[in-house]
Amino acid sequence: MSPTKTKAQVLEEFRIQTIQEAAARVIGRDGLGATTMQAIAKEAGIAKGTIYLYFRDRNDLVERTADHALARLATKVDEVLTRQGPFVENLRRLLTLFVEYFESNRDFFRIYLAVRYPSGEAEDKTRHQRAELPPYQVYLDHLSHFFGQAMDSGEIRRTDAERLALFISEGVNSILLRRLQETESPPAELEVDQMMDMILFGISNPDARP
Amino acid sequence: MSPTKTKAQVLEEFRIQTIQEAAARVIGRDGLGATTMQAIAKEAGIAKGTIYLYFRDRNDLVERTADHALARLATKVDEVLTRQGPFVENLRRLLTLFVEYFESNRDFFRIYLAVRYPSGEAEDKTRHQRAELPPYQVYLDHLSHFFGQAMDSGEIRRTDAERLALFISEGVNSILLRRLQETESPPAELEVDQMMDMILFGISNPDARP
DNA sequence: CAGTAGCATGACTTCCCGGTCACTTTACTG
DNA sequence: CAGTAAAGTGACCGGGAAGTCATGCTACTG
Repeated sequence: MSPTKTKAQVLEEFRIQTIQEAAARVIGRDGLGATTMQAIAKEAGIAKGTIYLYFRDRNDLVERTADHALARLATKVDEVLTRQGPFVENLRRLLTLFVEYFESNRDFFRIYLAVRYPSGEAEDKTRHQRAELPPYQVYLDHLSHFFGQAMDSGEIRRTDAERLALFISEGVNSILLRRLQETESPPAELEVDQMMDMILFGISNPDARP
Repeated sequence: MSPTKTKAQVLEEFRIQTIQEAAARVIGRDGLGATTMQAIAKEAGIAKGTIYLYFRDRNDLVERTADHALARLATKVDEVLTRQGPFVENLRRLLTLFVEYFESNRDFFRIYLAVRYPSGEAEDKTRHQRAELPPYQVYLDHLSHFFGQAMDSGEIRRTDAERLALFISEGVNSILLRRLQETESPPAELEVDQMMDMILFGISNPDARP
């Protein structure tokens, strides 16, 4: 009947989104390990059983919630990464995006941290069955590519792009996490400046440079 | 009777150590979240109840196991950090220590990762009751101090030592984790060289430097 | 507006785990 | 070597969470 989506489909998507948003809030508040289906249901204002009409099980819910959240961020990141212009400018834009995005999406950051590695938590193993790369790895690949391009164009020194992406990504993450824990942090711009300096020039004293 | 330790005390220490080593292996294999007391008991070849003769509860066991493991590493790290000599040499020693230590103590690395932040996992809250800093924070403080000294002596550029320690520590951790996941990694020395370059000089192209 | 399809519910079932404790085994002592 | 104190054991208990399903409810249909 309807051109693209039936009424039922729209309603279903709305339910799914509502539940995922509730899940994100609860995980953000209590941590992934301490999050129960009951708590998510209460947060969403529905009964526990209802969740199982839209998600196979807890793992399915967590996974799809995390993927969805990560995908939203990934879109914004890709916008920056594929942009034309000097590497340094794009790097600054990227760091600024991160600082600001996580500052105003604190819930999301907890999920991001909990999901980016299966370490610490119980092993997952059931990742979609299909040989699909975990979203964080996809993100790292994009980042590697970004650095690889800058190496090709001679804007940065040539080195292992994969390792570089890892090192910088996790270094940045740790500072973002610290910012969220602090009661008072330096302004975003200053933080970005410091990270830029660290990333671009390292810590050696310029006076002492050969 | 005995000069310093009674037979019973020695035996007790031996039991404690046996259990902690078993715990470390299981956590290293299954992850912290999926580790049960039963599994640890089986690994240690004892009954579950026996564990409770030496540890108050699960949290006590995990905490003391982690603290013990961390303390062993901390001793080695402090040796390096307090050493006289040029900053750059000590930094290299530190990185080498990390790469080699984790390479030959893979179990330990999982615990280290799981415990360094309470993030992802359910919140801890019961940290010793007393206002004791978590071991990882203590380690970060030492690292900050290490960088602070190098700033004072003019060996490295002055910046926020706390942030620096975080950034570098987590950057290094992420690469170490990746090494453990890979089937084949570059030799330790090459890895250290790359990290040194990254940390000391950043990624900007030296040809393009002002 | 009666009939019905399927959505929503939450009490219930099942499972698992941390922690306990009555009983067994070990090892020391006189 | 008998007696006993301490260490060790694992069946059991209580609690809590994931997942199910009989029942109630709602909203569409003819």
